[in-house]
Amino acid sequence: MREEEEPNWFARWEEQLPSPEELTPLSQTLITPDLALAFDIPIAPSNSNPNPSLHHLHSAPTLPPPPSAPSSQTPPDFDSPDHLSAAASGGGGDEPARTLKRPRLVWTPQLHKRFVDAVAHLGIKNAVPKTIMQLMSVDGLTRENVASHLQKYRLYLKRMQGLSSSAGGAAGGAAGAGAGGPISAADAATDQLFASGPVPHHFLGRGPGPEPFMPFVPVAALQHHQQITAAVQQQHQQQYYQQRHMGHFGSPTGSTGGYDHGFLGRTVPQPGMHRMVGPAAVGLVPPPPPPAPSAASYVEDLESGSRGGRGGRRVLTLFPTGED
DNA sequence: GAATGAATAT
DNA sequence: CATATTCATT
Repeated sequence: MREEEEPNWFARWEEQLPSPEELTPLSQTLITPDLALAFDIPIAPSNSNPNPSLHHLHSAPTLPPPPSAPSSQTPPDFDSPDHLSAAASGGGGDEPARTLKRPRLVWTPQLHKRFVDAVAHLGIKNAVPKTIMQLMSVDGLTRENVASHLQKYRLYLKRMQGLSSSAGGAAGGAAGAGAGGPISAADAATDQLFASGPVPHHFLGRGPGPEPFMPFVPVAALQHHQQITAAVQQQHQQQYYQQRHMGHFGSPTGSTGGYDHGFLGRTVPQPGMHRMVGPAAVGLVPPPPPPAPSAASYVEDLESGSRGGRGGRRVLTLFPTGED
């Protein structure tokens, strides 16, 4: 009964670590380790993040979601209202922890997969941000994060419901745009993420139906041992812009502009995205055992985050969750 | 008061 | 456009 993690992915993870020179050229490092530690767990008041899935601590890849602390100087960032001036005083060490804003969360296919899984097993009715968040067991994930994504996800479902009679799981064409509705590039783009995974159609048309009892099933927690951390922020900023422009669907289905990350395909020979260096990654405190019941039946294996097949290109597999 | 969902802001 | 943040209800 010891599900120790395999040194495999772990080793790889280390290997993939970027060289010091490759590291954070424009963010982070501006904050003193001392400060970083102090922030590392800016858990919101309403979000105690019970995090029912933290066991084996060690130097887990748990990326501490410490604010990049743009500090006095802010690079071409979109979110850096430099207002933390004070602090930075090595000694004072007050509690500026509050009012710190985290970087934008990047919903990677993997994360989204967990999201969908959780929703799928909770049932649309019970799928509320809080529950989803708990089920996902993603460290660093906040209820607000989930709520925001959930909102978008619902819109996606609704849209598909209305326009797609049987788009089938993949919504590859994403309803094209025949209804004369406001269907446009936007859909194509959003579809990328949502269509990435097999969307349980059951969500739609699910009216007031008495859903059978589906007790908490810490999906993620029961998964293998992957401890996903939402800390995948701190670096994405660059990618963010990269992804921004490529859009333009040329192919209806196949690529849909798909994930043509120029930077992945050619620009950068090596993954310039693993700079999740962990100066003090061990900031997380292993909370008590999760409410995990005994139902471990879930553990479904949808497609890998990167919508495989479909001539699809690989997408940014961020964290070393190995392979789901 | 906390949480959700929608609207709005960045 | 993707998230974050805010607002109105419950």
